[in-house]
Amino acid sequence: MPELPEVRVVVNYLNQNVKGKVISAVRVFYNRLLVETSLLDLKDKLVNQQIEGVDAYGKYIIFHLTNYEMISHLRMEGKWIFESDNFFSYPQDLVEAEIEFEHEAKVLRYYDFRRFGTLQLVAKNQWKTLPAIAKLGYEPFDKGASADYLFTKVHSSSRAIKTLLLDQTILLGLGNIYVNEVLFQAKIHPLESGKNLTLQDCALILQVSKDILGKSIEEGGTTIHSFMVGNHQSGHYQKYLQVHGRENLPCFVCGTKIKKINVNGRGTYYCPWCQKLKKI
DNA sequence: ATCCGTGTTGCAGT
DNA sequence: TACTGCAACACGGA
Repeated sequence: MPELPEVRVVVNYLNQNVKGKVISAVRVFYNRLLVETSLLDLKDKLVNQQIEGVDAYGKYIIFHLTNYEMISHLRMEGKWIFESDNFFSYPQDLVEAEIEFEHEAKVLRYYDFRRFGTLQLVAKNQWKTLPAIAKLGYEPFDKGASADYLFTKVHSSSRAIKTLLLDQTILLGLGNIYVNEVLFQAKIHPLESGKNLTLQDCALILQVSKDILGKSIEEGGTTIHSFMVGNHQSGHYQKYLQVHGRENLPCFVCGTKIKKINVNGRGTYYCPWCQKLKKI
């Protein structure tokens, strides 16, 4: 699921289902899920904690508890599901953690198809000091994400703009799918060197990013590898994808075949007619 | 069978 | 030192 819109959708789901509930038991079935957090600590500390609310920070999910923050990153395939104790939305052996609440028959389960996701418990109000989080850049919706800010970060680099936009220390929340979409809509070639971008290009990238991410949040995110019938978290933005996953299909704007290349190990889709390298 | 992938990190090379 | 590329993590699907 997880780029910024998908994480927002999960956070809304968590707030609707478990906000205000008090944890009564915790079980972990895959210890590598935990980062800098011992299993004993997790169990000891989580019991009797109330979930005061859940927030998103880029692709991170922040559970605000009475005395702690619990930081969840879904990576590629992680899923939080609130479901009946005896009903499993996904294969039971994919459950990595399970949280029970007082006066509540349903349980909150963390499933992970690829076991890449992480969970970390941090003392209250300390989570922004975690090194991995402290270094992150601005979300496109943040006031700090101005054209000047992006231009400063980008114009001194010779890296491909595709790579720069995936770098979460510059902008926060864009992943591979949405970067492909943003660059198509901004008509910028994914391999364009950061130093060739103008201030106007940066302003356009930010505007398009907000448009695309906002629309996707409205649509419930993008669901690509959804194999689950009745998955209540599936989104609809995949209907709006212009280039991602459309290799050799005609561009919706000009009809040219969409090209797929590899940029730093990530599948990269673009229209060779609409997105030309600058002649500099 | 081999390659690919919604993400991030840590290591190695320049 | 700073920047960059890439393997690694794990596992199902094409």
